[in-house]
Amino acid sequence: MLDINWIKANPAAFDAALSERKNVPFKASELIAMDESRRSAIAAVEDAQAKRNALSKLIGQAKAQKDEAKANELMAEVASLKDAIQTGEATRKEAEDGLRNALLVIPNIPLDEVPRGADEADNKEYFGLNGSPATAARARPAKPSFSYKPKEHFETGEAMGQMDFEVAAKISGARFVVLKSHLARLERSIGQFMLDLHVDQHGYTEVQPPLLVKDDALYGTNQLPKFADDLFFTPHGESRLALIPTAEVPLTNFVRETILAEDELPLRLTALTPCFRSEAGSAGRDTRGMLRQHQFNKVEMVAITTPEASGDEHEKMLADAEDVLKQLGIHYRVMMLSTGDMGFGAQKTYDLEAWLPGQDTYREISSVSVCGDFQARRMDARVKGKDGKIRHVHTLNGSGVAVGRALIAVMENYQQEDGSIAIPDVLQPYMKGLTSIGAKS
RNA sequence: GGAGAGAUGGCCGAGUGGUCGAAGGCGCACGCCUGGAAAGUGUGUAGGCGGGGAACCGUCUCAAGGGUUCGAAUCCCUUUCUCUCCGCCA
Repeated sequence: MLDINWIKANPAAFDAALSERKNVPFKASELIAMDESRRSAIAAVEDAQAKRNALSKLIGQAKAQKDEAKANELMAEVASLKDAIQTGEATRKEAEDGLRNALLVIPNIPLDEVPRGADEADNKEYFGLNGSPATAARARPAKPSFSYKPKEHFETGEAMGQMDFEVAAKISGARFVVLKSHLARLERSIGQFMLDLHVDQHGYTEVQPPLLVKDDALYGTNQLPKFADDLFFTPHGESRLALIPTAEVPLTNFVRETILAEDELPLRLTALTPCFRSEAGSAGRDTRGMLRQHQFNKVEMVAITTPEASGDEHEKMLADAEDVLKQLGIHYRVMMLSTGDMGFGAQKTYDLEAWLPGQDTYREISSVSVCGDFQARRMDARVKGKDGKIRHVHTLNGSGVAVGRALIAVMENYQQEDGSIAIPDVLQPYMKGLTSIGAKS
């Protein structure tokens, strides 16, 4: 949620910045007009309340002095204010809700360095701060080469008899998968490895969060009100709960409605959780294989920082996600998303795209975003500085990384001509020392 | 799911219709005291919103929402959460 006072002070910048983004339903001038009526409504109510309070005080004094006549006189006077207060409060609530509801559907303002553009075609490859393409590329694993046409993950997986879409469809329908045997273990190993890496080496605290969340939490991390169609809901009493589409929701909402001390920051949390997405609107996209599922596991990283620290934290979180792919030995590239391709709440987003030789292309495996105070305003998450000043925190989130997609990347990059899959060194301890799976014996 | 008890400031805790954003204590901050510290002592110590350059003023907030009343932390209703007992369960 953007700050109406900022919009008031920078209407041109607001309109210009959001012209780069899709579906922005309001102009600055409309929001400012809404704010005007909100504030005049507040002034009207408070004026009436002040008069009522003053008179009530006098009534108390009159009664204390047993002056019933005066008390009655004052009571008659204050009665006339009642209507004004009541209708004023209704007007005020309407105006406040109107402005808030408008602000809730306005996306975040991209940072200056974000490439302007309409869609992913305008994304720019990112080589690190002050980093040249050459040096950044040297630190990354190389593309593997094959003496045959590399297979896609579902070909190998089905041939192994350890990846089964038909059984999954019988149980749950389309966009589900069943993994079995060594492949199931490999999936688990990848998740464990990544979680351990972030906890042991990158300074995150491991969390087991709830997987069902309230609407309030979803408003905080901007799934609501605009993206309800992407979620699975389950009835709960008179209300409902949503299955988390990402652990970003519970982890970021850790700090909702709190004022943190500055020395508690940065707060770095990570969790390995299932994620549930209805994928409404994705009909026909990525229907083969397990690239796009209703349910998948993901390691998520979340950081809560001061406004000053969020930029550096974003680079750190990107490096933390990159480290996963470096250690797994998977070639990848980093893209800075353009204004047209960024998520609703992001100020700036880096996508990690893993090389998938079977598909002969790069595919998104992680997305690392800095949201500024956008989510903090929605959640009312603040930090009290050493000087006593209270400001909204900054929030960041990134996948570190999606487990299902990492499994795909391992399967395609480590495939062998005989249909087996070599196990990356860092995963072997998790695989009880297995160096290869799926080989014909 | 049933029965009961509760929810007050960073924490503990007083407050059953009037000047209560709220006693007292703890904690914290700053000062005094001290060679330094402890003890002692003094002062200060919530947030939102509106107005204002600021000092400051107004308003709202005692779990949340609604109601009664001239006036609600205090009375009534609904909801949420916590605790105890029973049932059930991993």
